[in-house]
Parts: sequence; structure tokens; C-alpha cells
Amino acid sequence: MTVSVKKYAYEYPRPAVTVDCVIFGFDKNQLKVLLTKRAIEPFLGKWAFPGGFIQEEETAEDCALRKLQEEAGLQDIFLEQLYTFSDLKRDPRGRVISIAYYALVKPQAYVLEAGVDIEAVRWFGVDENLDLAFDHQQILSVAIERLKGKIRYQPIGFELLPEQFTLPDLHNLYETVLQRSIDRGNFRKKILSMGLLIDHSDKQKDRPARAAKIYSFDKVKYKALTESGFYFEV
Amino acid sequence: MTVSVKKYAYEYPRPAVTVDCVIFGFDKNQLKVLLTKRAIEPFLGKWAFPGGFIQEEETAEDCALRKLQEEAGLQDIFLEQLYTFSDLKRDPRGRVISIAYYALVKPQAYVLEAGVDIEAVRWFGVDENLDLAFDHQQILSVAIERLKGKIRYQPIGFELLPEQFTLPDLHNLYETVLQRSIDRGNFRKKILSMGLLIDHSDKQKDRPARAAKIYSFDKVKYKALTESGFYFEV
DNA sequence: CCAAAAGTGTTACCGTTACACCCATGG
DNA sequence: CCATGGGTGTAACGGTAACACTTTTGG
Repeated sequence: MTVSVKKYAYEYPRPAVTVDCVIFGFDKNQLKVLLTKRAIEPFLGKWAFPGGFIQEEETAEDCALRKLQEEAGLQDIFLEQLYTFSDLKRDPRGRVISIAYYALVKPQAYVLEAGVDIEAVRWFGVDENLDLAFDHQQILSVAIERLKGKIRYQPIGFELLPEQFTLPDLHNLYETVLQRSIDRGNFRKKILSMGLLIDHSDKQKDRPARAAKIYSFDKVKYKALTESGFYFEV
Repeated sequence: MTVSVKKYAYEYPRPAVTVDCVIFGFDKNQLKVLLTKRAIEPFLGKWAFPGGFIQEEETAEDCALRKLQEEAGLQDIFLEQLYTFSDLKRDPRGRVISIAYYALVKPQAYVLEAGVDIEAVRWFGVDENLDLAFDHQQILSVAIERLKGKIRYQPIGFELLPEQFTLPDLHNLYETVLQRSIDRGNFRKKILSMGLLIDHSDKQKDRPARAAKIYSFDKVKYKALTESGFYFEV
């Protein structure tokens, strides 16, 4: 096979390039990660992140979006590039570079469908003893660190909760992700003082009188505040 | 040419993969970036970051280190992965993915040597009107944002100053990178209160009586503090 | 001699911390 | 009826911001 180029020839060895997606979810006070069971070699039968080879006419991000759709039936979710892994031995098939992304999904988006080359799709707690394919354990570690670092300075935690949530929900999420206890009262004050939550408790006519108030995150206001120098911090 | 694989065949189109290095320096109260003048097509004669195609037997980081050495004569400097760029039209030769790194160099390391395929190497102020090859202007923007974000939470500013420096030097650096004025007194207090600077003013026997005190950054102490939960912030 | 630079001191203010406390409910 | 969980209040503390001020030097 000869490489088809337009104007300038270059004959360098070309590594294969894949995209892998670390998909986080939050359920029952646990941080979860979505894994697919491989139906092909290598690592047949092992669990791995959704991902695959990048096509000629798509960007890495497009590829990630396509894989999310194809292998897990997910769309319209938070997605961000994580890191590019290029260790020589990370894939037994030879030289394969992986551009890793991480995604955050809300519980209602949990419509799981096993796709092509996939035997099954399942959520796992990140603390479970996972035995992942390739170097995916290392990728997972990097992704968790990124999430821990970013959740304090950007309102990405809301991407892991339903559209409407309670303050105890949010508090729980932060304690779980950051792996430390956070004072309830202070957390509440800090979050509310930002004025970024919309109160929906008036619509809860039939709610049991002692239930927690329901809020949603005000993306529009957040964008406006950001543009005028505000910056989120928990 | 047939692709040589070990055990499993996969015949996906393979993009070419390059590594590009955004190299920052600091001189005369200006943030600088190191560029090389291209001696080959495409973009012959234009300025671009040091970089090139990744080899079969090297990781992306190895490639970046090699390019720093080959094209700019630099070694033993701060280096970190920045982002991977994969826009379809970013290279006129066809599908080329670039794994970008950014590096920080101290002034004394400014030993510039033009390497292979390079016509010249020069420092430019990041505020100059640069007309860069490929999508390097976009890469530069991402790199500057990363630097601005990271310098406040990790002691990477010291990587841009000589081993020994004064507090006004450091203050200047922060004001320049962050593009805003910072109160002298408060900055000084905050930095000194961390206890991470080693005072070398006793060795300045012949210094003019009114010169600024000379310090160096205590990497050992920083590492120890970090491991016990401390975290740097300016 | 005066402007500029290095370094120090002072104060008001504000956000965080670490609590204690209230209230309503449901088992 | 009381343990539980949602929600509120408060006082001490510590760091930050915004200054003023001193000293020394170099032009």
C-alpha cells in the first residue's frame, strides 16, 4: 500500500491511533465508570473503555462522540480531552497511540446498548477491583485525578446529577468524588451564595413536607458571570 | 508497503502523527516563545514550533525531548503534554495529528542551535504579531492559557527564571504572565510565608547595598510539603 | 535632590471553619 | 417518640486587599 498524499511526500512509519472514552456516572453515592466487554481480540472478554480506531475523515473529538453513540448509546453529554497515551507496549498489536477523553453522564442518560464488537456494557464502581484491558487502569487513574481536580474549579459536578437535584445530592457527590467529608452547612452556604441554583421547590406541591428542596443549575447565569470575571470554586 | 503487525491484523487508515513543542521563556519582562524557521515545505520560510514526526520506537514525550535537543539544543527542562490537535485541515499534506507539549526554559539555557531542516531559531514575544505555520497560532493560544492557569497552582514560574532570582523578578514574571498588576507587598508576603525560598543574600558581599535580595526555590522542601498535603497557590 | 525601587507595616474586611441548634418526619 | 436528615445561625479565626510608609540609590 502506498500512502496517498496531496503535494508533499513523507514516508514516516505511522502509528495506529485510537480514541478511548472514560465515562463517569454517579449512582447510589458511588462514582461509576462505564465499561464494555470486548468481543474481539486482543483482550477478548476483558472489560475496557468504549473506543476504537480513528477514521480518516473525523477529528478525535468526533471519533469520541461516535464511539459514545455506537458503543453505549450516549449523546449530548459532557466530553473533554484527557490525555494522549503513547507507551510503546500499551497495545499487544503493535504501536498504537490512544487519545483519551473523559465524559460525564447524568443518570437519566443511562440507556445502555451493547454495540458492534461489544459483548456487554455495564457500570462499575471505580473502587471495584477492575481488571482492565490495555493500559486502561492507568488511563482511569489519570481520569479520576482530572475529575477530582476539575470539579472544584468548574461546575462539572452538575453533569453527573439529574437536571433537578437537591443540595444533599450535590453534597454527597462532592464528598464522594473528593474522597473527604465536607461540612454540610458551609457547603450549602458556599454553593447558594454563588446564586447559580434555580429553586424549583414551589412546584413540589405534593412533596412530603420535609423533603429537600429541588434545584437546577443555571447555565445561562453561569456563562454570564464567567464572562464578567467570576470563577467557580468549591 | 504492507503494515507489519505482530499477532492481530487491523487495516485502518493511519493518520500521520507529529509532536510539537511550545517553548516558553521569560526575558526583559516579556513572555517569549521559541520558534524555528522552516527550511522545507510545507510552510517553507514560515515560523513554527520545533517538532516533527514521531518515530516507531519512541513515546510522544521521548519525541518531544528529542526535538528539543535536535532543533533547539535544549535539555533538562520542564516539559508537559498540552493537548492533541486533530483538525482535518490543520496540515496541507493530509491527515496529520499533532500531540503538543509545552516547555519552560530558564534564561541560561538559551543555547540556540538551528538543527536539521531548520533555517533559524529565534525567540519571539508572545504578543508580537506572529504569522505561524499550520495551526500553531491556535496551539500557542491553548499553551498560554494553560500556563496562565497552572502558574497560580504549581510552582512552575521558577522554571522561567534563573536558578537565583529576586522577589521583584518573580513579581514581574507573575504580572507579565497573568496580565494584571499584583500588589507588591501582598505578593511578597504570600510567597515568603510559604517558606519555599532559600535566601542567598548573605553571599552577596559585593552587592550594592540597595539591591534586591537573592533567592532560590527550595525544590526539596516543596516536595516534602506537597506529600504532606500542602498545595501551592499564588 | 528627587524619582524610583526594595522592603515593611497596618488596618479593615471578608470568607472560611467549626460548631451548635432547630424543625419536621417517619419508622 | 426519638433518631434521622434537612436546614439555619454564629462566633472565632485567618488570610487578603488596599494602603501608607521608610530607606537607599542612581540619574
